[in-house]
Amino acid sequence: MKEDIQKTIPLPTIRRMPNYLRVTADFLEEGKEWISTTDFSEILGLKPIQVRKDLAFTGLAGKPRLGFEVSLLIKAINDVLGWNNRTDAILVGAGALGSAILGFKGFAEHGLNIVAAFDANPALVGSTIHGKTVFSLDKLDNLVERMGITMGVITVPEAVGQETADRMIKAGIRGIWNFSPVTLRVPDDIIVQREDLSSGLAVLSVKLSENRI
Amino acid sequence: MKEDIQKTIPLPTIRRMPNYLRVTADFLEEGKEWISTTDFSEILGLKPIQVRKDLAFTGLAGKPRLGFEVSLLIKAINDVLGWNNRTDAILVGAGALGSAILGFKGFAEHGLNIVAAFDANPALVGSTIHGKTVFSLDKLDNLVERMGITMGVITVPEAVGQETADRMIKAGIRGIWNFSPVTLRVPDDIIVQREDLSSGLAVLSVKLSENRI
DNA sequence: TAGATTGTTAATCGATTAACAATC
DNA sequence: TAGATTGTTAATCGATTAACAATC
Repeated sequence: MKEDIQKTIPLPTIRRMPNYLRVTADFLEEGKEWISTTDFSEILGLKPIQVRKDLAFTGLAGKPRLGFEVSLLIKAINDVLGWNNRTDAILVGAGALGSAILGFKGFAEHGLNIVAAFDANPALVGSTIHGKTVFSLDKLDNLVERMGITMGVITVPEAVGQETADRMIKAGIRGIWNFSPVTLRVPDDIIVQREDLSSGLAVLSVKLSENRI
Repeated sequence: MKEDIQKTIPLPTIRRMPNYLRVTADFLEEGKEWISTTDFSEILGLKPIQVRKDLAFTGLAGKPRLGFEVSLLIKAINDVLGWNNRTDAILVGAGALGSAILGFKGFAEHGLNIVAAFDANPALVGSTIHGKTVFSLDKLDNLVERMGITMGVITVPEAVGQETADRMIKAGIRGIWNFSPVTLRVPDDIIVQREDLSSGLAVLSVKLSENRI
C-alpha cells in the first residue's frame, strides 16, 4: 500500500470536474487554445486556488502566464472520470423521469450508453422512448448477462426501488444510479450513487426562509 | 451578532433531513410512536452519532431508552425545512424533465406548489401537464408579480438557462431551483440551488472504475 | 435496578483557503 | 524584464467521529 500515495480524488473535486469539462469544451468550440484558472473561477464562481487544486488531480501541468492547453485538458478530465470509455447501462422504470433521462443527449458524451429500458407496466412494454425499446422486466436478467452490462439506472417509485436493485445486482450490475428516494441495501462491492431531489429542495427551502427574514 | 450563537445548520445535515422525515413518516404509518437513533442508523446506513447530531438541530429532546416521539419529530423536521408553509412556484421549460417534475406528487407534501408552467415552444402553450397549464413565456412577468411567487424551477436547455433566470429575477423570483447545467450569475440576494446530474454521474463513474480494477 | 439511548464536550479527519516561491 | 499564473507547503475551517456522563 505504501506506493499508493497518489491520493484519491476528493469527492467534491469529482463533482466539480464535469463543470470544468463543460467550460473547457466551450473554449474549444470558440477556438481558444488555452484556459486558465482565472477563466474557470470567473465563469464558475469558484476561488482560483480551488480550481488549481482540483485541476492538479488531472495530472496535467499548466503553463504560467497561459494556463492549460484546452485540448489536453478535455482529454485529461475525461480520463479522470472514465468518460473516454463507453459504459453500457440499462434503465428500469420508464415513467416520466425515466423518459427524461432516456432523452438526455449529454450522457452519451459522457460515455453512458443506455441500451434498453424496462418497465413493469404492460402498456409500456414494446414501445420506444427516445429510440430505446422498453422491455418487460423478466427480460432483464438475460439481457444484462448476455451483454455484460455493469451499470443500472433506477427510476421506479419508492416502493419498488429495493427489489429493482436486488434484481439488477443478481443479474450482474455493479453500479447503480438511483433516482428513487430509498436508501438501497446492497453488498459492499456494489456502487450506488443516489440522486436525491428532496435534498436539493431542502437546501433551497432552508436558504430561502433564512434569507426572507 | 453576539446573541446569534444558535449555530446555523450544516448543509450536509439539511440534505439528510428529508431522509429522516421519510423514515419517520413510515414509522407513523406503521403506527409506531417512538423512533430512535438506532432505527435511523440501520435504515439509512448512517452512524448513530451522526443521526443524533443531526436531530439535535430540530431542537427536539429525545427520551433515553425510547428515542424521539414520531409525531413531534415529523413536525419539527418540517419546521426546520420550512415545509410546513406552502411555497408557490413556477416552472420554466415544459420538456421531458420539466414534465417529470410537474408530475412528482412528493413535492406537494414538501410545501412546494407549482402553480404554472411556461415554455417557449408554441406547440406546448395552452396544453396541460399533470394538471398544470403551460403558458407562453411573455405571461411570466405578470403572473409572478400578480401572485407574488418567490420560487422558480428552471428546466430549460443549457443555452437559455441564464436568460430564463434573468427573466425570473426581474419578475420577482427570489429562489431558483436550477436543473440546467449552467452556473447562473445572479445578484447576491437571490438563492440558487443547482441540481447537477453530471456531477452524480461523475462520482458513479469514478467509483465504478476504481472498483473494477 | 440494569441497560439502552440521549446529549455534550473533545479529538480527528478532510476539504478549503492562504501564502509564497517558481516559471514562462 | 515584469508580471500573470502555476504548483506546493502550511494554516484554517467545518464536519464527522469518539468518548462518556446523564437519564429514563
